[in-house]
Amino acid sequence: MERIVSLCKRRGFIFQASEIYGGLNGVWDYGPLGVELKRNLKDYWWRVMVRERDDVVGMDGAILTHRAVLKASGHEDTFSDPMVDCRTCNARLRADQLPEKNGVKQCPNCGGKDLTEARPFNLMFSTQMGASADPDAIAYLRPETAQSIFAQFKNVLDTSRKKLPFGIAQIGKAFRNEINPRNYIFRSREFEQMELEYFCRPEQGAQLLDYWLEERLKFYENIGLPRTRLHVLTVPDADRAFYSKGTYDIEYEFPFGVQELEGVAYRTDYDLTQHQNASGKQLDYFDEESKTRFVPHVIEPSAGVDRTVLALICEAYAEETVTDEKGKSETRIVLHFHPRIAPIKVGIFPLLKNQPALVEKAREVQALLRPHLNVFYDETGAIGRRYRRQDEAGTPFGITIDFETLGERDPGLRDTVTLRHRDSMEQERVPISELKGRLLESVR
RNA sequence: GCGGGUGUAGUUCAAUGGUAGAACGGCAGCUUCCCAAGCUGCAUACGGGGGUUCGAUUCCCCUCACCCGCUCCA
Repeated sequence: MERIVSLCKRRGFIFQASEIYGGLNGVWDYGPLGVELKRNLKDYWWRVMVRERDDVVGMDGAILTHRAVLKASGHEDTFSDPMVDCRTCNARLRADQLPEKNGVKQCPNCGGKDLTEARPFNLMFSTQMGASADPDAIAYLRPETAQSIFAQFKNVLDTSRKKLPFGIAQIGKAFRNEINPRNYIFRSREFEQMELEYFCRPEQGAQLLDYWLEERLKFYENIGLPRTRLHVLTVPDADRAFYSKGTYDIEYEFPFGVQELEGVAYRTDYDLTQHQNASGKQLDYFDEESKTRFVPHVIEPSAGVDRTVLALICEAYAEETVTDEKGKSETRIVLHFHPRIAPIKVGIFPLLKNQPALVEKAREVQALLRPHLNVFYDETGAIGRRYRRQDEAGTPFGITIDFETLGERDPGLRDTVTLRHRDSMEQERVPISELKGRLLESVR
């Protein structure tokens, strides 16, 4: 894991937030390669979950959230219990339920009196709206993206003209004041979610829960996480949220353990009912066929963007021993990203930078491909070094413009280039005219 | 939050109560250069604050961050 963290820093995937001031606990920034990787992941999710489906529409809700929304959803109450720890037996206890003896609070487990200060547990981030410090002016940073979907359910239903079953998808930031951020970017205080709320008739819920589980597993396979490293956990009744009628966790084998990437939860009609009751607005659905009204049930596949990025990096990371013609062995560090999510799709290299004809031709190839793919031009250092740099960036293809390209040696090879494949390190001769088509096909 | 550990170039590591070194990486240059080759040159670090001391990267305290275990993850 340390080597992965080191690579991410070295190559510009992930940095500690506010690093020059000592860092900010549990907060991370994405660098030039990291942001491309993350964006490719989100774009692919949006493509398969929204654009390629007739039954899903998107939205983008505000991060600042009306207090009443999170009161109705239950977050304000369940996120604010003050807790203390017992230093003697390490138990975590609710501060308002501690037994007292002679006015001294003590641990109900071991009787210890050495307790930490009471502090709020898993608090939502709150802020003040406007100039006054009025308690009524509190707004929260949303602790999940889901609630803005439920709060806008009626508007989206009315404007999109969708019929059940249909979904509303959203990608966006959420914030939780985690007591204990851990495992690099796996659990952080500011994070991004990709969530679908899929509304349906009550009788469809159980079947659609299984449907979405399978869809989501396919998604992970399509971005390069093999099924063998994914685990489906059927969350036991005791561990499920009280409103859930069934939850699957999709987990991945991280270096630090098997951990959740996504929860697929059957949330019933809990959220819409809560908001309907709290707001006084009707959030039900009128079914034309049966002429009945009901509050839709909802299936929620809710994925963590940042932890999926981490899984992609962990899965892609490899240290390989390569031996050159002279028999010298060395370690090659390579990220075997699926071309679909690789930050850079292709590196473009003139064999020598002091030959103007090579540089000019390489720039032409760059201009040809740049409108369609994220390309990276590099002319510095030996060609082997440039290949290895791109291996560490996870770039699946390399194109080298050499003297054959100029037609100097064999006129039959004019306007062909070397196409180098990252994983096999094999090279093939390809006409420039075929590059765009071949590359686009493999990165789609 | 509790307990333990660690903070020195971009990375991985050294050394030292008195001018902080290396390797790799980076940058510039040379080389008809296809898998981190070679040669030349250059730049870059003691997490932050306070204390002890003539002098602190080194010793002490606080703090911040990261790692491990526990806890937590509505």
